[in-house]
Amino acid sequence: MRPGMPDSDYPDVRRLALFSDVANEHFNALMRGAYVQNFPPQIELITEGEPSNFLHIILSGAVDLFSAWNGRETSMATARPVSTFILAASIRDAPYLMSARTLEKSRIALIPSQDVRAIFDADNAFARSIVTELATCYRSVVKTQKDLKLRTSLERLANYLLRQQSRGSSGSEFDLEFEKRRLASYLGMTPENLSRAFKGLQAYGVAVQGSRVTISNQQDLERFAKPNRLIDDPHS
Amino acid sequence: MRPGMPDSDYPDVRRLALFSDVANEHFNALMRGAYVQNFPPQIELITEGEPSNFLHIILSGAVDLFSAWNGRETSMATARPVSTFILAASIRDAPYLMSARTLEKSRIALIPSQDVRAIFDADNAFARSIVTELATCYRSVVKTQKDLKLRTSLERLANYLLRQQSRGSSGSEFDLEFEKRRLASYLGMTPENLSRAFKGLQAYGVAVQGSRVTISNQQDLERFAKPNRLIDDPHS
DNA sequence: CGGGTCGATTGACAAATATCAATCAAGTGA
DNA sequence: TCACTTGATTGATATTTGTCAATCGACCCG
Repeated sequence: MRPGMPDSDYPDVRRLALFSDVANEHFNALMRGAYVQNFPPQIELITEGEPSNFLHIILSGAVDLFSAWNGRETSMATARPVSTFILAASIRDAPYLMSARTLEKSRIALIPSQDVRAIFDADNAFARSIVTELATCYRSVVKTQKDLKLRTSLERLANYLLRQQSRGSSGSEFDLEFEKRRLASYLGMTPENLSRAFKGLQAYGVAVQGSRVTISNQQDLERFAKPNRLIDDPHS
Repeated sequence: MRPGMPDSDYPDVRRLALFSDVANEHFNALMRGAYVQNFPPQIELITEGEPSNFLHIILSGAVDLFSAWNGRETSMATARPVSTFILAASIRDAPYLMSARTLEKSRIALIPSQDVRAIFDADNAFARSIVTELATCYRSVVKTQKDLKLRTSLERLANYLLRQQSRGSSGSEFDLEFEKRRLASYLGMTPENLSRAFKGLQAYGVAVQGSRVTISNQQDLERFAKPNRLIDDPHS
């Protein structure tokens, strides 16, 4: 495969906070050195422990970041367009801590990590954007850790549903963005437990039909879930 | 209190990876604007949710970073000399996600966040050091999250003990670095459960007397704990 | 020396969560 | 259309973890 990102993909990538301030010349250099590929679902893009040769940018589709130990596996996060993933490993030139696999047919750009580090050294605006991005990622993981340590699985699910709802256009209905088994893993529980947790939330006005979730009484659910901006607000 | 760090503290701070590359002039400016204070034990230095006015550097003592929600509280990490904490909040100018309290009598330097951001803008070497530091912090939290999601409490304790041992000078004995109740909270369990977990590890050659831990059969313990560099190695 | 305090430990019990097996239900492809 | 596959759900049960209450033990201070 020859490097070089199609010009049509430039604007989407350029819009990312990470790249919005980088000099044109440097941005173009990064894009010219990038590889863009289309992957079918369920392809393992990255295996944890391997050296981080590329910064990945997901242009379309969805990617699951997961990790395994001793025969167990857990979903750590989901990457959706348009965003980057495994920036920290690229910058540090350290092994990946998570594996990544496509959930759907996905279009992914791969920027050689050494290019990223080179432009990082040459372009101060880019370096600053990286700082902001990393700080945001860091805070996001801290929030997830608080969610895991301070809440029961029922509370995690309730707050997750409220977060999803507020992301959407408003209405009281929305679709789960991925399979329940993956949601269960992301929330740190078994699929069986997730089923029961949904039932447990019926008492607070939550109904599920397949992937369709209806929250009939938001206030009631919030009284139970007690959402907190220091855990649930992605921007704070 | 008047700003200005005593010259005698400069070398310790200068040695931090975060400050080792910053220009002399900028480093001195940061130090001149810093406040250094001695705090007694159990003082709350930071409350989560508040704006991040200072980057903190612990010069001596120990600081617990913890978080609370809905009447529950959990220990997230312990800061030990010489290191910084809550860098991400300072850089992003965002509210603290964690609270901090002294565990012992501690000497803390406070650098106004706006000074940090100013030097960050002016000094590219400093900006790069910040990137490395944040990437390291990020990876550290990811490892903790894997530990929490992939392991039982018994396994977490076993691996924690092995990590502590490898930090020490080698021998098969060492002291726990803080109270067991805090260790329990850090590991995501109750104090009662920690007691039972220690008993459970007796079968693998672990003995505890007060804060003194003896590992009589390291191989046996490792066979049970299955330490993994992508979770347990702080440098990888 | 003798309360008194605080953290650690223990036992009994309860709650949360996982596991296992079976069934159900939706989607797929021959 | 009909097997077939795969994920979701359910029930029964086991394991893990938390809660509550009591006790223990070290340390401090008068």
